[in-house]
Amino acid sequence: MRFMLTTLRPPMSMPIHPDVPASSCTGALEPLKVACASCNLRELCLPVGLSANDLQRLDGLVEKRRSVPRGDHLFRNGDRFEALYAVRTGFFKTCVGSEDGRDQVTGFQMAGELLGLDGISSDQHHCDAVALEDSSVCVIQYRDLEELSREFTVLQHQFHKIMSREIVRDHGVMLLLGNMRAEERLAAFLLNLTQRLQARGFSSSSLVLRMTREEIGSYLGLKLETVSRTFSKFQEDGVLDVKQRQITVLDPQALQRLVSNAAG
Amino acid sequence: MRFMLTTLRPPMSMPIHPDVPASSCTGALEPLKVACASCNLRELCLPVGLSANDLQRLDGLVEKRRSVPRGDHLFRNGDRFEALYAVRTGFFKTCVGSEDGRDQVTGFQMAGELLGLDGISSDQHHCDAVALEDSSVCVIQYRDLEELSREFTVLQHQFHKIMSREIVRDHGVMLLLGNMRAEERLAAFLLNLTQRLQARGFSSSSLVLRMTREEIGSYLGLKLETVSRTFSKFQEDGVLDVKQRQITVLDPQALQRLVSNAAG
DNA sequence: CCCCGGCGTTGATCCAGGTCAAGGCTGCAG
DNA sequence: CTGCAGCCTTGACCTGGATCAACGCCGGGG
Repeated sequence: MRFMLTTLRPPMSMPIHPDVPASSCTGALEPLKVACASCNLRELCLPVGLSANDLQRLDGLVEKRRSVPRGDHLFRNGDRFEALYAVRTGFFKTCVGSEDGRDQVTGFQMAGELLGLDGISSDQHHCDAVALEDSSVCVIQYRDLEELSREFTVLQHQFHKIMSREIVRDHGVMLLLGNMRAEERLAAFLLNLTQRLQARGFSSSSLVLRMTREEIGSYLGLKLETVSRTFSKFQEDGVLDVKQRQITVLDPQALQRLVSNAAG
Repeated sequence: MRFMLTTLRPPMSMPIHPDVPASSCTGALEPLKVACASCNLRELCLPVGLSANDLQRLDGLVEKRRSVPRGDHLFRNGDRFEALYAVRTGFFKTCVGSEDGRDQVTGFQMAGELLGLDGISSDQHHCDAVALEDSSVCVIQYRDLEELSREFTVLQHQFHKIMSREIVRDHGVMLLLGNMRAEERLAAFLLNLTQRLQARGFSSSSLVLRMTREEIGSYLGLKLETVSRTFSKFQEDGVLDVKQRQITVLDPQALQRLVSNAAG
């Protein structure tokens, strides 16, 4: 309900926004020291489930922030891995590429989500992370995280949960890519997006896509034309209202039926 | 070269086999206490890279073994999560299912590989793990692993690497499912299998598939008929020799070309 | 203001792989 | 041995989505 009047590209940080003045988003590297304890994303981010006391112990884990303008890389395939990144504001995609030119979008990350887990495996990143709008991230030195989680059981467990959740998510994407038809894929994608936005205090029925049709297609294993056609079909069927990247979900249950009823 | 005379279903534990007498594979639960330090899989399994001294400290982490007859579940979607499992001998598949009937094979696991990482995210498993042949696993209580890795940096790091590697692997599968054509998928699958077998001391050119065409198809996002036809085509082209599940790779470079040259 | 470039839509056509159907092979139970 | 069940192969046909192509929309720069 809250966002019925959103413009085409509203800033995404309205209902939940980190507690920093906008002015802090200018330099590329910011030595600001703001603990997770006072961040509005603490209920969604690494510190989920930590008590106020616990939160104090995270002090110093996030030593700096970094802002990433739209289109810039946060890291690239092959970069040396040193830190994880928690999205504070903005929106990212991650993609892997094969030896030949093709690449595959492996995920979209919004506020509170962690980037860079792929790098732990071999001390270098295995995908590109690109900002889809002007964004800022908290930089978490992996060394520090390992060290702190050694003496801080709750953090250790929370971190393991996050990695495990990423694995579960990936398996869900495999199911989507291996078994679903175009409409089912797009429906699943939209439901997932709206759920995550809702968890961040946004409307569950109105959203602005941060990515192009081509990026959606890459994520869903479809060509951009198919994505476009499927949006049009949903519009014809009265399931969605589509105006460029401004999407309104008119019949969420229809989307749900597509996903769960999806038997071939 | 070593396996030119293998029968249709040779036991898979020849070159590298754990150090236990065959007789220990009878009961479902075995209170045997054998440390990783003396296991032949230590170069492939959780303890990778640990020194002899380090290995001693793993003592007690693996408290028991469990054997899983062909066709049985090691765990099921929804089961309470308590332990990880390291494959000692045999072969597993993991699969996730959607609300409707369909399911998707998310991976195949062989000796030295870890099962159950999906369970950490919410204290219950999110997929089924099924033995594709009579198998045995080491049971690693997750609590114990967390505790030990708190005071044992190398283990902590190794465990994180394993989870991260799983994420990277999953992204590779997404690339495969999202971008590749049937021949490319099967080629990638075969190369991956032979590489993993080779790392375990098996021939890189001769292998016996543990799974049906349907299971391969589910993993690769193809129907079993397509898998079968693609095997036949590889045979016609002189790339493979296919006799049921006995596969001989005649031209590995052709497979490699398919995967890397795979531009649409 | 116009022009241009990136993104999105839509139509026409094509084809890789799905679907349906008919057998064949292999191993096991009786 | 025979019969059966599970798995695999192959053929004929169909279709969902890819591909190719044309055009529309919109925002930014001159």
